[in-house]
Amino acid sequence: MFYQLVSPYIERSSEQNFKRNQIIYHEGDKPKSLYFINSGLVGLFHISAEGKETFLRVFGKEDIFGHRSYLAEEPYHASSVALTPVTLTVISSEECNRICHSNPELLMSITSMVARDLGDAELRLAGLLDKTAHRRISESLVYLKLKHPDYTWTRKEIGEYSGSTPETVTRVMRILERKNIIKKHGRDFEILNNDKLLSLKEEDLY
Amino acid sequence: MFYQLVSPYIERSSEQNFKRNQIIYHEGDKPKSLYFINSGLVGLFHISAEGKETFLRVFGKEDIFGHRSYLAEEPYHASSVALTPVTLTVISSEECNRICHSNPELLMSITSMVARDLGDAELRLAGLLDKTAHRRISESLVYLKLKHPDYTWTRKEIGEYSGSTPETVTRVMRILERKNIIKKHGRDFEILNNDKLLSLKEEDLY
DNA sequence: CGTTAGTTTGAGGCAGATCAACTTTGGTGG
DNA sequence: CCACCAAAGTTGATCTGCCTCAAACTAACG
Repeated sequence: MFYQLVSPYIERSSEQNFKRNQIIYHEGDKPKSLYFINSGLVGLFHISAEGKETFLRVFGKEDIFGHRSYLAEEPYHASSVALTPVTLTVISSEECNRICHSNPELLMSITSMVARDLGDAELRLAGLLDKTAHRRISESLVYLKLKHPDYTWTRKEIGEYSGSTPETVTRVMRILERKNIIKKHGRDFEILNNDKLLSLKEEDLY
Repeated sequence: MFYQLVSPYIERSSEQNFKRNQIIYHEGDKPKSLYFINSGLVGLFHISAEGKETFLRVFGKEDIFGHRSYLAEEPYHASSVALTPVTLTVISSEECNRICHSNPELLMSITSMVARDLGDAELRLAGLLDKTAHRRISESLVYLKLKHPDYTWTRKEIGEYSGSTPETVTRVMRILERKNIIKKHGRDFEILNNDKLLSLKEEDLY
């Protein structure tokens, strides 16, 4: 959703392609570029020392990513991975500096986005402590599927996004299907009753 | 750490005082002001529907707070509470708009801080999933105590910061004291061995 | 000192992770 | 177009870290 705002000001950029599962940048690397998605889906993942993955953010068409580390002037705190074949427009940090300097209102809207993401992250953090895995999974199904209806999310991805496991995702989805709240199509699924998915009572979970 | 940067530009501001446990603003309120701490300690808490509290951020002398919602143009996603008696300098959003407009480099440094906070929040989120409560509590002891050595953190606060409970905090602290890693002084505690606290092996936890 | 908020300790329970075996899906190439 | 197979999903059994609850204890402050 940002590319349209920025693109008029870009003087130099390059295009890059990635295949599914290719890593675009690694946690710990120093940021040298900013990325815009022309097509495809990108996931931001943190991987712990013991190998446990957490799915932090999804980026889709016209989204920007890599900006957090650039703005914070820190190494990447997580790795970005192509979830589908991806085409990116890449611009250098220098180019971005130039653009931001000459367009304060653009910087302001990026700031605003980062501030919203911070709120989202903190609410998710709180949700891990005060919501059941069932509820988090239900909410993740809505979030992921509404945001990217055409992508077939794996149980592993849903698990890592919701702070759970593929097995628990399967179990919750089976219950939801039995209640006619979702419907499976092979590995994919469809949401039949959005509202019910977001307002589950305890008794709906069995 | 921000007040010094901003203060030369402030034309209108007011001072406000709060007692311990007073709420400065409520989750859901519309932000109308920005706050700078002259003295005292402020905590940002999220409270779930069922009453579970999560301790999101701490603010101390010369810190700014309330800026996230202002920048995101959203209602507050959490409540701020005075942890000690607090004196604040309060400026209106309009005043802040004026200052940010005429000082792009100031806006840039606030953006940078929010971007760092987003990284921190996401790493904490990942930590809830891949670290044991023991390790999170140990890390929280270091973070909270080093940041504000003179404040006596309650077990409840440490629990809510680390994503745990007062009981578990007590149990972990007892083990750490037995290992001469911390030392209790009444309800307060002192860190004797910082490095050991951050590099605990599994066998150190019993 | 008396009171209250905060802390400690123990016992018990459970949500959800883990492990393992089996089934299904959907892409691939013969 | 079908047969194959690796990857993904399902299912059941088991296990456990930490929460919850409850009761006794103690620090700190007026």
